[in-house]
Amino acid sequence: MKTNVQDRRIERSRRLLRKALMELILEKGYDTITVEEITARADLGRTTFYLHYKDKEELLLKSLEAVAQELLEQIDAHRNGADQYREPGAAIRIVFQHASENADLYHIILKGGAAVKALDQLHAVVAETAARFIEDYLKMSGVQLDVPVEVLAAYFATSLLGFLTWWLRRGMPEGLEEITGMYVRLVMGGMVGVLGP
Amino acid sequence: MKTNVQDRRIERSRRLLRKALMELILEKGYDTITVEEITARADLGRTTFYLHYKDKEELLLKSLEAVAQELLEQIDAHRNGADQYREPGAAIRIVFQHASENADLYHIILKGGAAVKALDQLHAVVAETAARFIEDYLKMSGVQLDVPVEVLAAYFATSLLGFLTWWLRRGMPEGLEEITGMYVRLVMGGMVGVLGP
DNA sequence: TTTATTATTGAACAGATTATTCATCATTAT
DNA sequence: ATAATGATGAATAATCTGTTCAATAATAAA
Repeated sequence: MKTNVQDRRIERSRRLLRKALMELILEKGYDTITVEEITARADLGRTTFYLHYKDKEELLLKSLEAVAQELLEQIDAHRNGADQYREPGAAIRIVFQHASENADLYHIILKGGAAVKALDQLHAVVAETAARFIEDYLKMSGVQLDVPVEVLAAYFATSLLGFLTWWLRRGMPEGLEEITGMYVRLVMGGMVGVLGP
Repeated sequence: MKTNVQDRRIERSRRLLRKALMELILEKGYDTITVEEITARADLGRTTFYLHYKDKEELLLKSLEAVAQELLEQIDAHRNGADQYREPGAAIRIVFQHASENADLYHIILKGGAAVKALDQLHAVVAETAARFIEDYLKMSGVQLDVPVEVLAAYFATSLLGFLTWWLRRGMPEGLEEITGMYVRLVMGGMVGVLGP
């Protein structure tokens, strides 16, 4: 049985539904959207919706999985690159860049109403990736940590996503390089590290 | 006109509604709760709900305002105390302590479904308070910052709330002093600051 | 205590939305 | 070509919201 080969109509319907949902979220926010609005926008029958998704939330989560996957792949690509430890801000810049290029989507995830579960997904991805980076670094350098890796990764993930949210909400006035630089300084050196002379 | 003297029935109804909402959120989450369920739990007529609140969200936000206010007052009390700069972790410990003592409520706010606006409220309070602390410190010490105070305060607020959320969700296994200590090290000295020998 | 005021209540209501069934039509894969 | 599968519209029951209204109960003030 070739379950990986899908009926073209299935993919078409799902694509239209996801597109319609994204459009509507950006126009009027997630909460007040109805299934009827989604199918009307997608030009599909309302019955078709329930043929593919249990409810609005399932559609949202499935739609956002692809985004998280894309970000992860970009980071992994960089990770396998040459000088990953030369520039500690490079991976972080990928995140900020991905966010700025998909600002609309990130608004849905981060600013969004009921997108809490989506944010959890993203947090898990970031924390896992951070943990792998940290463990690699420790193995390579031989240094020890005063806190568990788990705690460090969680701190990194929460501060990154929080800071990212804050930056996006204000309309990204700081510019990519500038905000990346400030965040890297803060997360690496802490609040003491930004004290001048 | 004495608008501060309320009819006893008003306060009673609102108290019952808030209590019912909190109970239901902890039992089954915010999203699927109906007004009927709230009033049934509160043993009040459904009409009474709309007499006091526009909808479910208004009830939630009003209910949580008091919590944020309480936290703010505790921090302000400490702020006016003697040696506020001796121990940089003291104010932070107040936050973690307040969270652990009101873990149920914080779960509603931080873990919660549609409580995004509530979290915004909390974030604003924390960032404002942090900014006041930082500005006082700068004025006193004469040092300069390499990043805007606004950015620093935002970084602090987001990382604190994110880290706090992470700690709460795992059931606070680390203990108050331990988690406060680790967070202070991280937020003050950054990831470099936790590197051992 | 009496009285005027105000809160509560249940019933009833229209409107929106959800989630499902089913027969029919359209498209697809082989 | 044709069997299988997806899409569709209509119909339906059920739930929830938000509002009105008249009757009732509790309260504050005299």
